[in-house]
Amino acid sequence: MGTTRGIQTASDTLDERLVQAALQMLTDQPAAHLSLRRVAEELGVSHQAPYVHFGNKRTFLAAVAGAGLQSAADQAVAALAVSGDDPVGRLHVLTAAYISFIRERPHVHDLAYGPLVNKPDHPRLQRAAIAYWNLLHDTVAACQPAGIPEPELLRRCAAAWGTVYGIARLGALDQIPRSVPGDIDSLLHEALDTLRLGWQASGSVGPHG
Amino acid sequence: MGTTRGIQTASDTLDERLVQAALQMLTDQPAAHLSLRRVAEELGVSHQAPYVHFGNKRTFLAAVAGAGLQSAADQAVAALAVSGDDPVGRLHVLTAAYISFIRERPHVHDLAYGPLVNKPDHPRLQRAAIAYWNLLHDTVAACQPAGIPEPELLRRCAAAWGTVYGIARLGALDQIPRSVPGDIDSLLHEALDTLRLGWQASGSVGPHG
DNA sequence: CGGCGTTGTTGACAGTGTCAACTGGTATTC
DNA sequence: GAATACCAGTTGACACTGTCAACAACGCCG
Repeated sequence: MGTTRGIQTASDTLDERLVQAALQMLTDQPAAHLSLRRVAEELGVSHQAPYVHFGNKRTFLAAVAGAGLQSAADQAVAALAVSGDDPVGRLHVLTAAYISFIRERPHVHDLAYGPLVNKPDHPRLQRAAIAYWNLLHDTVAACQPAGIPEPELLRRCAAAWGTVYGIARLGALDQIPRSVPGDIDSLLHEALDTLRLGWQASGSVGPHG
Repeated sequence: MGTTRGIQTASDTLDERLVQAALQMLTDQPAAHLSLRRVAEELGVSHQAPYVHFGNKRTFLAAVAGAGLQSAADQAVAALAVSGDDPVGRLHVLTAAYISFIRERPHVHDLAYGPLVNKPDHPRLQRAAIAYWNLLHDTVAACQPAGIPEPELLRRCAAAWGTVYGIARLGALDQIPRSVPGDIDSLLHEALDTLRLGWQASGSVGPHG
């Protein structure tokens, strides 16, 4: 022990290292099985060290969720950046990014949007969630007819999110019966297309726009 | 103790009473906060009593989930029984029943369809899940054009479930931004209608009945 | 009667989140 | 320059958890 180490960068502070270590552990195990003491042990600090920075477990988990969700949002932004101009294509790119978030980091996703954590507990999580929502909002908006009123647009965003979230999560939890043919991805994109089709149809018939 | 008491009904056995007590506690708190010891204490038995019947916590939770989901399925059947003949109306009735399941017993729902429990662990849970799925299957089927192939029907069932599940759960978790107008119920029924409209539209492109 | 499985008990163990008290260093202030 | 306050981290304890092992009452069957 006792190695001399170099200058500490900002991401080398203990609180950030604790969050990163927890994020690492969340690739294997759900948040419920994560113990503050094991995270501390992983970094070679005392079992009380996380407590100094975060006060309690919920707040720590909120910080972890914030970091994880922010990283997922960054990845979505990156995916959108290299996608074309076609609005529908971009919606599918965002959907794909969201799906791979759920599939590759299910425990982080569950933590960020689940009941274990209170968003107001940690502004970083709050901000990341808003960032992701705005991404969804803008991408969905680009697929809608020009004059669509904002309230209706918001409702369509929520519906689209719920649809993708629901199918992807049920799939990740392996709850969709095996009798249903095809993979989750195709099911999901199909459902989204059906939703768009329905909006189109309702727009051309409904309360005249 | 060992007092001689009258003939025990099936629901008077200790294992069933443990399950019912847990189900009761799940109205207030999530499954993660439920402790075997507290359930035992509630019934005035030793902390090891649940262990005798269920072996470990996961299996116990699976039994609880099975009982809870079965009860929810029964309620859905009852609601359908007093609903009319209109297929679309029946679909909305089933949806409403599912929503109130999620809303009134969110922790039971999370337990039944969540990661804490392995369905094959307990046949009762497996059976209840299949029962609910069959309900969905038949109700969705009645809304589809006559000649729809079974694989496509199954995919539509999964999509409908995912949509309802996703929106309802996000709503129950209070994740849908406040800026979205209207309540979750209307959002949900609207999304379901949009989905049906989309199916109709996609169907009418092909052989339209 | 004697063995035996079922149902339940008591006692222990390691692991958990959390509280309280302490220590060492660093910056501020007189 | 010394005293002070504060920040980051430690040690030790507590109650609570799931689980294991050993034991006790009981009905049943030979």
